Amino acid sequence: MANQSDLMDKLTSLAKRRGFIFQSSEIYGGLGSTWDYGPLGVELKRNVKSRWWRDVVTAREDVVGMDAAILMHPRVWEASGHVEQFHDPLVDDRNTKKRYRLDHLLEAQDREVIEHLSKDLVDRPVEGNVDVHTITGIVEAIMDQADRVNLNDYGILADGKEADWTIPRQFNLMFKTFIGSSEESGVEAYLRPETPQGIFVNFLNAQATARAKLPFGIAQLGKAFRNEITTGNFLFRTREFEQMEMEFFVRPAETAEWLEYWSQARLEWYVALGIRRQKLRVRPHSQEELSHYSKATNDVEYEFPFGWGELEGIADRGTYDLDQHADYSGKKLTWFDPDTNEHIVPAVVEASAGVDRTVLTILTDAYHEEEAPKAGGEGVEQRVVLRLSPDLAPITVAVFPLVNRDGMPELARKIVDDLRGDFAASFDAGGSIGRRYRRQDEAGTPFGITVDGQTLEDQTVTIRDRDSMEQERVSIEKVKEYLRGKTG
RNA sequence: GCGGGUGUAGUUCAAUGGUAGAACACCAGCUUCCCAAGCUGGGUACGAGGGUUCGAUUCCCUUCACCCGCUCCA
Repeated sequence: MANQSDLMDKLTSLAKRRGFIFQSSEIYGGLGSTWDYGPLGVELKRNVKSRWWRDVVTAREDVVGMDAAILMHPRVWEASGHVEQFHDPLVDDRNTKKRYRLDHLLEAQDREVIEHLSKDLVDRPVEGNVDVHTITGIVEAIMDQADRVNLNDYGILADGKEADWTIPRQFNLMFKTFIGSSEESGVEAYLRPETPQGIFVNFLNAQATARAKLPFGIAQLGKAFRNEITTGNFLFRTREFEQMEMEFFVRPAETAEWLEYWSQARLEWYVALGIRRQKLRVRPHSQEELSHYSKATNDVEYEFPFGWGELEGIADRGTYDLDQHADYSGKKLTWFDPDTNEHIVPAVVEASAGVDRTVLTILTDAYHEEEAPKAGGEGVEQRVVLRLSPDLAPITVAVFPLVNRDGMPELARKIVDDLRGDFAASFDAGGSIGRRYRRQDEAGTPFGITVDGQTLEDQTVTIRDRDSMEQERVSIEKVKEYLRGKTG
């Protein structure tokens, strides 16, 4: 097994070498924390997404899908709480390397400090007690002229100690953009920081047209954007990412049991993708961790080389979102319960997963280095193999002529052409047969079909299993049946 | 954004104030009846910009990217 500390490096290198993941805009020096999916990566990612869609939407009677635009009315993000929650003015203390929220920092200062700041920046004496408005006013004034205000002039202490402050920075987690071709006349808008709001604002549309009754879910899959303060760990935290989200609407009294149900169901989904169960866990959030919208949240986590990381959050959002949107839009967002003859605001249990994180998990979990026999059967050498589930692997089956003569390449091509359409099939005649097997091992291809001398006599081929490296002889006409039996 | 580290072929690494080399990978051909074999040939790099210098991949500055922390979340 690979050394844990450099596993991510090896994975990044393999991902590039084999065409899974490339750094974005690489020829221009790269763009921070953005990654592109290559020929193999896009197939893997597509397989993940369609598997999710099948398991969460198509295969279920109680979930429907939708696909909202990335751009939404700016008021959506006021209602959702993101405008309020996603703006933090932060400063760093160079002495201790610690970071503080400016408002929290000011609240902890002595009155003289606040008075000094208020006099200089707000041009107003502090009357009575120092309250939230005073603090907010000062924060705004500081941020308005952040380049000119030196916080070190005011004796602001960090946990009671003298500090060396950086220029305060506004950390705005939402991407701003303009709708309209000129910025002056354009309406300011945001790239969505999460996908569920598109579901909440369409609650009535989707519910009514699907004629859905509680409990039921609405799912969607799509990109979201956040100006993360700190990105990193390869695909794990990026500014542009893709989410698979399902909002399950239930009677408010039933949220606890549905939270439990979805937490288990979602954990099992990752196990079904072939991820080792012992590397997965469901972890409930502590009170302090809970988001502004959630009463209870469970995270499905995977143990990465860099520690446990969240793949999916299953959250009880209560009636927060529908209440907020009803409030801000002035529209009633209720459902009529025929059992009780009441209009109720449904509560929501959300299952929100990251596509890119799932891909990263699959690659991490599948990566293995092991001993393999050398040519001629003498000695061993290292091989790198991605043990991807046959349902997820970008290439399901590769077809090779054992040697490039006697009509073997032609027959192999005929076989691979016949397989295409039913399976992701690939042809390879380059180098020795051993090299081709290894190449496919690194790509995670579960099956290798080889046309050899015997094939020309009895129309059978060998099918090699990626993990055991053992071969079975199967007649050409039974190949599809064989592969179907091994894949979903 | 702050602190620390790193940046040379596709990958992993080397060397040098006088403009770069290896291994593996890759491509073409030959060979090869089963696990990165062999032979021949081939292409590909000093992250970007500026400065010092007769001359910079090498020294300096800036910037960009990646890794490790601080913080946040899918």
